[in-house]
Amino acid sequence: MENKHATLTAAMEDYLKAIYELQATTGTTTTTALATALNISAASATNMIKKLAELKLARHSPYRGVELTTAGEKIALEVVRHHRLIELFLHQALGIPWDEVHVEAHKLEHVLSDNLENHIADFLGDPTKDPHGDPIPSKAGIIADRERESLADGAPGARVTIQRVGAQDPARLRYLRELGIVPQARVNIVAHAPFEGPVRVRTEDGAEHALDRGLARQIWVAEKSRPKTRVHAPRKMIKGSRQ
Amino acid sequence: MENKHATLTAAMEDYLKAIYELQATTGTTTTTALATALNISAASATNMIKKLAELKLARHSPYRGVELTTAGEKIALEVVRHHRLIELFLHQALGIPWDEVHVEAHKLEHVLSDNLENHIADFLGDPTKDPHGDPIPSKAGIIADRERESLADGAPGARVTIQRVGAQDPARLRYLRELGIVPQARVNIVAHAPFEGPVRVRTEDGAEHALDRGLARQIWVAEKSRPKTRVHAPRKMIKGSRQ
DNA sequence: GTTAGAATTTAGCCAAGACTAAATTTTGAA
DNA sequence: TTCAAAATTTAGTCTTGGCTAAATTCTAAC
Ligand SMILES: [Mn+2]
Ligand SMILES: [Mn+2]
Ligand SMILES: [Mn+2]
Ligand SMILES: [Mn+2]
Repeated sequence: MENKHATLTAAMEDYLKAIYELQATTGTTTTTALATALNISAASATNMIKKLAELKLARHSPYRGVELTTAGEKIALEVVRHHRLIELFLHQALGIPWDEVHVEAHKLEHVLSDNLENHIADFLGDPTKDPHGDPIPSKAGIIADRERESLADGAPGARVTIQRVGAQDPARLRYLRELGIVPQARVNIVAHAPFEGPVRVRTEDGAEHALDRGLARQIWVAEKSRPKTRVHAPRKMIKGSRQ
Repeated sequence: MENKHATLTAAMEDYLKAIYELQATTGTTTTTALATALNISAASATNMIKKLAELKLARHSPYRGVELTTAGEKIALEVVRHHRLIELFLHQALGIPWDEVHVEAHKLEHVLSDNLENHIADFLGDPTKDPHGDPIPSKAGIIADRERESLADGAPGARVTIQRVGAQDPARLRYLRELGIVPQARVNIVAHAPFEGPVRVRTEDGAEHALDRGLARQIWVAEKSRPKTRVHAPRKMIKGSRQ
């Protein structure tokens, strides 16, 4: 049973992951979008796309875009699994705040052996969500569906449970944490200001906050509050606590 | 306060560490020894030595050998610190056996941020020894002296405490673990067979074992038993337990 | 003191993955 | 329908860190 991709470079893994995520969020993957996501030039992206196509991990339609083959998607999901397991592990085992784990996981994901991956999954009890609420693909490559409703979609008056926070920017993540807007928190949608204005929500502590519409669109919710395993480490500080 | 070496590659870090360790154990670092240690060709070693010399991290005397500059040694010690902190963390936090941690740490050591390093050191309570008993350099680059007496040196009849196990080979490490020959264990030296024959020792459980002289020379001891913080995670299995 | 063999360095090559500049293709507005 | 701008690909270059083969230097046995 040969391992076909034991030999992929970190760069290739990042490309596969980025293509996967662009495909999952925006539907397609253009060369420019990929280059932007990876902060490289479009020429570099084309170059790697052709290599991945050569390896049968992606299909390239020149001038039209890329998509992953089944083999490519499988590897992308393994990298995503690594990334999210690491994020959760750093958060749970070391108490590293949710706005700091992404940058660490981005490097560690490429040097995680199968052995270490298993130990971590074991330690965490085979978790299904990372600290941002993103689903962790199973070892077999099964991943939960994306939520379809954001805080910007919920009707005023709705009582929702935060499922996933799509924002990546550390400053925004710290801000949301301070407000108590983290996975599994309950919030009431108070109102949507007109002309794409802010979304007013009331958090569990009774406080009301106005969130930028763009930010609200990155916060995914469920109408019914389904209780889930706690993902967030307990806060250590008493007040003014930054997660 | 510019960080002069934020930009060193993983390869450079491995070279610096290898030069440091050859210097510490054998006194000098020849091109061939370095190439052997890193499992590369002598030509590749020469090549990198010249780059490191260019960067003022090493001094090269053509045809004579290499040595680290103060700056190079500082970086080498940082890499060693990373390596050993990671080994201990994997052992303590995840229960990964001492024969498996080295290979993981070798990859992780190059992607450990300062932030993560600090979190880990904190978690471990600023430890001074890794699971093999190797000293962990302090943040400031201070490292404890090497032990000078091995199991092959101790006089028959001596009661010693294992300080450090220099063997790296996983099979040998598992074997020693099974015998109970781990840092902080007490053993009695029974006898040295002549003609470089095996060293007989009695372990704490009363059993007597004959160790190859070469292996005994890699096991460092202290005459006085100084009690230290426990480094080894408790065994999980009842019997036939491989650490 | 020679000199063969060991150790080391030099020369030349390769693959990965980035870049810029130029060429090509696609697209959307007039 | 045309055609300029945007998107994409091609061409050519660079750096890193490997490699082998050949040249050079060192060393030890004679
Ligand atoms: Mn990455
Ligand atoms: Mn995440
Ligand atoms: Mn290493
Ligand atoms: Mn060690």
